Amino acid sequence: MSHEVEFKALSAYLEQNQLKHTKQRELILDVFLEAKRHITSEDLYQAVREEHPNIGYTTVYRTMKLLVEAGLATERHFDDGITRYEIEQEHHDHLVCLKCGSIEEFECELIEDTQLEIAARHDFQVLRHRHELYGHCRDCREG
Amino acid sequence: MSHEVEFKALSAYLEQNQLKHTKQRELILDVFLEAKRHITSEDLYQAVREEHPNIGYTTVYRTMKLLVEAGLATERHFDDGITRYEIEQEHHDHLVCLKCGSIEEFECELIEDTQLEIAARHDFQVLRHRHELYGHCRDCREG
DNA sequence: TTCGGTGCAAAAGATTTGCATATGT
DNA sequence: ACATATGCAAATCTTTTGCACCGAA
Repeated sequence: MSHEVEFKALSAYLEQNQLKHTKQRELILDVFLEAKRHITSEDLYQAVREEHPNIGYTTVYRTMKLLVEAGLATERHFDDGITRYEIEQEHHDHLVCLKCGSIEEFECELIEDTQLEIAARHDFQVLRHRHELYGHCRDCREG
Repeated sequence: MSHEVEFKALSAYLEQNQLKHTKQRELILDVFLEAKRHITSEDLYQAVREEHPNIGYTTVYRTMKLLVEAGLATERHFDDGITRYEIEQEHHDHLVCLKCGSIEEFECELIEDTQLEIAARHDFQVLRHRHELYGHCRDCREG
């Protein structure tokens, strides 16, 4: 299994909080980790049901909330207003295509440094950030 | 009236699209412009009803959509998932306090330039962006 | 007079909650 | 056994839509 670290993190979180191991939680974590980035609740639910057809929407929502609390996932709201979940990891920023909806990632140290400088100037302690550029990707401009 | 420019822009948009002038539209634009930044639909609705108690939620939503199309307002989705409207203007970015919810703005040309450079590198045409730093503001750290 | 606009109530979509039952510890 | 988790259905919340009536052009 390729996500040992995450499964251990889940176990640790469950034990620390007197919560229980269940197949649903493991399955949802697995599907979430295998999924491509920025998965919506809907897509996650569909994918989960392929392996466990009688799982409820409720369980998916509750488990994702748990994964967020356990620090394994992050909830994101892009400007289309649809909630997506993403694997919690190093900051990275997004290029979101307004035509095809594709999402690319980028990282930029210069911007990160500048952010901290600006925050310092406002006497603000940064815990996380989001940075998204919206526009048209190459394919959509060519097509 | 202190928002002549915006009212003229609304009129122009209405005329160009064979739409009608109504008191509701004028009132909603007025309340929106007077409101502090980043107003939610709910707050806007409440504020509007103070002056015109029998206006419908529907009209508020429809009018805000119209203002967005007319280029007078922008819809924003911060990470709490609640839709807020903001006056359309020069780009600026946000410092969002996770404790008290206050939202400060900042601008940074260096970051803007860097964004364009990154986009060029990805062959991506930027139309707009969002950039938010989440954390704790001075007051919340002191308190 | 003619369309578009409004307000209500109902619908729709996303997420949450109550509750009886099932399951992990 | 006991406490928590699950799955369903119903409840919420936010936003949209259908429709009869109203009002601007």
